[in-house]
Amino acid sequence: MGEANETNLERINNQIISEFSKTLEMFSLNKTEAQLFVTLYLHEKPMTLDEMKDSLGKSKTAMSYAIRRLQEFNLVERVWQKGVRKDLYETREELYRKFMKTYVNRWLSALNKQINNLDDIQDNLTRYPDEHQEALKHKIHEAITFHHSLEEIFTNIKTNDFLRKDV
Amino acid sequence: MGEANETNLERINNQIISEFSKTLEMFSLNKTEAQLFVTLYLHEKPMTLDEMKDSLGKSKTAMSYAIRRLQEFNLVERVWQKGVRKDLYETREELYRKFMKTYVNRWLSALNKQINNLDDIQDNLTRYPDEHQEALKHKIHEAITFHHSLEEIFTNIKTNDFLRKDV
DNA sequence: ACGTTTGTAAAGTTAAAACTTTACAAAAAA
DNA sequence: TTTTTTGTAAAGTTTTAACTTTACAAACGT
Repeated sequence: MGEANETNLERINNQIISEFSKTLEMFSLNKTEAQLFVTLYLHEKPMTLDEMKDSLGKSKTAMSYAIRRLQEFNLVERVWQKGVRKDLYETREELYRKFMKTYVNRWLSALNKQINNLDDIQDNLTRYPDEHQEALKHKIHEAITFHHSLEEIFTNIKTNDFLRKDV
Repeated sequence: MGEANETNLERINNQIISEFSKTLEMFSLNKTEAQLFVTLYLHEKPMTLDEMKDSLGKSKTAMSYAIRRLQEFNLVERVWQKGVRKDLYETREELYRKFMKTYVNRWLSALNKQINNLDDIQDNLTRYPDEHQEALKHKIHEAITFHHSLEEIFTNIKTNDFLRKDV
């Protein structure tokens, strides 16, 4: 143990970071953001920007920016410790629920916007009737239905899924 | 009508392309791929690479590459028409179902891979017991649970949702 | 008050993605 | 067979995203 074990543990840490990151990257986080999250997640105590910087081998500014993004996603929060001057960050509890909630809400609001815009286009089109546009009208209608279907999926995830007590 | 109407219709087409694209971009399609899809979607007849090129104002190679990606996503298929030498492509029927099916399956297989790898790491860790690693073990366990929760969501979408007759 | 530390904005650089041009093999037409 | 057309690979270019360095205001300590 000791030195060798230390390295072994480090290796395992990196493996977890590598794998878990891939999952988070599927949810519109970039590589650095994902890696930073998992780093914080595996670290027992809250970390400072300088510790993150050393841990990932990137600049402090990069950490600052990534941390802000993770906060926007509600994955990370700033904590305060008596006597510590630097900002401290740690991962939020209830990882799964917090993450999905934020993520789903983002998608829903984006979808909602797109549906509104498509509706506007549709209204515009019906205002100037033209038999040549029948096909187009049908396409828009179908596109809107498509969007509503997606909306339904995400709403389902939100209502069914967040009630469970998990992770 | 006539000239003015033509332009108006074109404008509406572009608006739809713009909005619908944004939605598809949420599903790991890039801008060009998304725009190309909607272009094909709105076009009554199948299109050739040259028509796509003219329509989007990009190179033929770019279209060739984008079309391949759209085929991988099962959003587009090549069709044959007697006497037409060029390849023709059109959007698939049952847009919603085809799209979600492909998309969800991709996510599920990625998740599955990550779960396996995390399981391996976990096994590895339990093989070399060390009281210092208890916390890490717990983290891995939690991470795996997180992944299983995501897996469950996608499986639900797959089983519940694809049964509906829609779009 | 004054020097230090800390986080981040702004400017500049590097790395990666998207795209175009060129080149060419496979298929069709002559 | 030879010539032309078509799709795409390979190489080269441009554009965008990611990252670093520098600079500086705000907070802290003395």
